[in-house]
Amino acid sequence: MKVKDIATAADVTPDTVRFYTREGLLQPTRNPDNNYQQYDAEDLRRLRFARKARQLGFSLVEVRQILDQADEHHSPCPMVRDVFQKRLAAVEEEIAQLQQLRERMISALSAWQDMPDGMPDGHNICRLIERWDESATDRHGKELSHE
Amino acid sequence: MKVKDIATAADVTPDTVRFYTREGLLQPTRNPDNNYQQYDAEDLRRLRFARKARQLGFSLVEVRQILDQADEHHSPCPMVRDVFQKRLAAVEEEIAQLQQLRERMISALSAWQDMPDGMPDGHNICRLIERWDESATDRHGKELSHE
DNA sequence: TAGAACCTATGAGTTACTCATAGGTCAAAG
DNA sequence: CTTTGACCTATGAGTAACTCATAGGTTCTA
Repeated sequence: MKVKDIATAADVTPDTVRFYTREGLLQPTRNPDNNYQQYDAEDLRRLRFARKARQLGFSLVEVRQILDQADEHHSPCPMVRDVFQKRLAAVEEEIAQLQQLRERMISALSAWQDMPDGMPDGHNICRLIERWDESATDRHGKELSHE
Repeated sequence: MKVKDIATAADVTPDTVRFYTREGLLQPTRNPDNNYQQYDAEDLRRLRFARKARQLGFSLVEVRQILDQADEHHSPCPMVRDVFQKRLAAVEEEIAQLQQLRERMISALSAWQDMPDGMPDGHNICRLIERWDESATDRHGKELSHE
């Protein structure tokens, strides 16, 4: 399989395949005639695995760790389980934060709707945002985390 | 106010203040004696506004647009309202996606717990992830969006 | 007068790709 | 037989919003 083939089969762009190859997640052989990359079924399996793990929230580094473990015939299971559980907690935290954010946005919006349509200056509107209470929607930790 | 002062007052790092200054969001004057940046109350207001808007999910570009509008004595209101509403929709979409993700993670985890503790090879575990149905948790759009 | 704590500018690092550049290869159509 | 067009190569830059590191200059305090 050439780049386009494996990309199509895994529903990603050729650029992503090349990126993963550069990163060492995929290790295709070379066609000595034309120097093209040659991917096999195992590469496709790895690529599909990587994509699904990414959707689950694993980072590329974690994906690589899992695949490396498997390559060395170690079970990546305990590690995966651990990362997975942490990720679940993070997802739940994120949901809670977003729900809080949503509540606050909705009430801001309704305050907005009660105001006259064409506001004369930017101050009124800015005040709405300025009144936003920082402590209640603090997402500092989130800003720097995954994604 | 010097960098540290305004940073402390707005509860951000001096680096963030310098970054916003580089980006033109803040336009301090200079102390000709030592070339230090000098921030005033208006800068602090802008900085606080920027931080709160960021927490609401506005991008820095949007924050700049809003502040520029206000600087030109136009009401940024319609724009803000528009962006705000789009952002709310995005937040709700994100919540829905994350909730779906959470459900699926939980059921994967319980399938996991039913399995013997020390698994012999990586294949079992990988199979769990491999079975993950791509279509149901598709977050392609999310991966590249805000944050 | 020394050291701590601040200030300056600039460039690189982060994540996971995506896009652009400049060129080489190959199958089919004219 | 050559010319498209679609594919391939490698590399470097761009994205968002900072954060950190470097190498120096300044100011306050003991």
